[in-house]
Amino acid sequence: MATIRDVAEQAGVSVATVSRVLNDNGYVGAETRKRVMAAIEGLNYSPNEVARSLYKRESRLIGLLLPDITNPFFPQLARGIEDEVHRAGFRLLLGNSDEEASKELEYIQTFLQNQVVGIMSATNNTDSENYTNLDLPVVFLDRVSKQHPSVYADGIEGGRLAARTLVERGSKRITLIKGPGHIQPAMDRFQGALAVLSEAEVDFSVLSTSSYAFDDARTWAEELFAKYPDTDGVIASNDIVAIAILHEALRLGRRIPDDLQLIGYDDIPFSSLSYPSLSTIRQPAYEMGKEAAKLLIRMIQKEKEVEQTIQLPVTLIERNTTRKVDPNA
Amino acid sequence: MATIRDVAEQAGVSVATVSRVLNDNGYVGAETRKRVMAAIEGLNYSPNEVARSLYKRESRLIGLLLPDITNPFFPQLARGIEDEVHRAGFRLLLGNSDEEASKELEYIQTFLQNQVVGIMSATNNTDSENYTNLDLPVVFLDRVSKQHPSVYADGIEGGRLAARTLVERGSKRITLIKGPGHIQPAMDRFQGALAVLSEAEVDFSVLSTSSYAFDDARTWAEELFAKYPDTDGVIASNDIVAIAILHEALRLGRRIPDDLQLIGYDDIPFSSLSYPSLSTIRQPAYEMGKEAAKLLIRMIQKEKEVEQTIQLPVTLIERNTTRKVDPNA
DNA sequence: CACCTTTGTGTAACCGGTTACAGATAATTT
DNA sequence: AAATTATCTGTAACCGGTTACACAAAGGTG
Repeated sequence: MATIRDVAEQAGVSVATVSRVLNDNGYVGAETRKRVMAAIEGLNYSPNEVARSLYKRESRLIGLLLPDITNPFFPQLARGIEDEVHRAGFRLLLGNSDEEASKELEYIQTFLQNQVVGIMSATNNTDSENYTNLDLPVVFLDRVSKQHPSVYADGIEGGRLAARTLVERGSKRITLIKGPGHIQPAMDRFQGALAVLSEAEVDFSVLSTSSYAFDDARTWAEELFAKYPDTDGVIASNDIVAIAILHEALRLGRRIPDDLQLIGYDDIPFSSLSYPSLSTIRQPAYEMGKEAAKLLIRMIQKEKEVEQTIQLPVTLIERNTTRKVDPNA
Repeated sequence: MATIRDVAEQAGVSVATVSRVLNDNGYVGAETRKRVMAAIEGLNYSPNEVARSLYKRESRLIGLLLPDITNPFFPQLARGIEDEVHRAGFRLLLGNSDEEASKELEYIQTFLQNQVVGIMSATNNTDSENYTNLDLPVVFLDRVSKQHPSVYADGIEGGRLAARTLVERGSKRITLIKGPGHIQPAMDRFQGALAVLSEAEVDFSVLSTSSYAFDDARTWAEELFAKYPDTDGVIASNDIVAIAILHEALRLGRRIPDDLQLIGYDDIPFSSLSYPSLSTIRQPAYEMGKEAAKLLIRMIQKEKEVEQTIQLPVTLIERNTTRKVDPNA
């Protein structure tokens, strides 16, 4: 690998001049610039980011911490982030926390050690000292916090919307699936739905689940029909669980949406491909990623007046696991 | 941020001694070590990776280049990689290439600029000079190459297996979906299936598709039934496409697997949750990631006798979009 | 006891960029 | 024409680690 000194020698100038050409700052004569360019070309030189980072005390890397890239909500989010961050010339350091505090800490540590310019994190401990003491830009994903800006979709409203949808469409014995208690957005949507159900004239039960994992989803589905065989409406904790329930319901011969209505949460790509296609509450994951990245980049560029939070809309995506509302009602 | 000099001063020793304590090499007196440890603790010191990388001429980062993290095959793969790489103390720099040569080059460039210790890539240009001229460990994912070690599952065999399965179970008018021509594994599985169908006593047609994207999958599905309405067996290019076809088939009232058999490819997590659950050819994505990471790490550690390729088995996962074989046959 | 080896520690060069500062020349202003 | 300002370039310090080398003291050997 050629270094800046090789280039300087080749072009017959000092390293400072090469650096000026590279960064396009300071004065450089037209003729000199040409010679330097030629030397760069000739040596196929490309500057060492590590050296630059050391002096600048910051790299062009951004740390991205997700619970688990294997959960289909996150690839969308990550992709939105990556597209935006890439455009701005940054690169991503990726970590999976598995919602474990130790892994989270470890990653934040290595992010710092690598002098990232900013951190994006979907964590449940937004107020942990892992983040409060950081003096670099942080954006929380899909979570809210007082400490740092956040990009999220309103889970409480989403939960309400899900519940209202089932109620309006006539489900009378609703089962509400409560997601993992330590995941903040899971609780939000649960609370939102719970509030609506409490005030509606319906019977309902709550089924408590402890994970979003694919392998467990089938278990929750079986448990659901074992415990509440006569339920006629299910508000799932997310689309994975919803689709597992849909699967189980069809296996048991339930007619959807006639016997049983079902609504998911997230609108992951697969939800439109299930059959019947899944009605769900959409969180715009890709856009959330994009917005979060844009926000972080603005912070990195030290712009004034950066929003503290960006709330994206949750929307009802009516597909075919819910009935159509009576247009005369 | 405290530096090694702060620690040295605090402990009343030289930076060399602190470095020796940190890296546990060279001689350090027991008493001195204790003082240094205390200073590290007291200052909450954590070494700057960037400075270390600069001197060592390599970081502890590994570059991972994937076509698109949004394709459900890759998160599994990425997770396998991440778990293994993390255990060994490395971190991941992630990039999406979108199968575009320019993005690919750009990422490889920045990987090098950041002095990664190794690169893992799922590319279609394994023999491009992007890779041939690299003098650092490279492992190809899901692809084969002469230049560098690869971890892959045998696509040709997988394609054969898929085709044999449909033929054996009695489909007579098979539609074979050909995936994007520029994606090597897509071609492999296509060729494998094609070979089997050519020799079998069945009619078959080929439907050519140009992407794996979710949004397009529905289009292929519609096209399929428009062009070949009387097909009774579909070999899909991957599970996304298979599930889209399943959706469309059910929408059109086809009985599965009685009227139409369907087999996918990959065994992504959702394939077991479709209804009927999808029969498919499994590629062990997570394990592939793990193996690839282990291989790369061995190369990084300059072990002798590192395998050049690791081939993982493709297996038939018989679920409910294919009929059971007649046990008397 | 002279000699060699092991142990313990510090000094300073080095990795490859960036930039403060200084000095020289050219262009502009008054 | 003198003073001022703009343009161009180089020297060397700096970022924060690692390590070659030097040196001193302690321990072991014949």
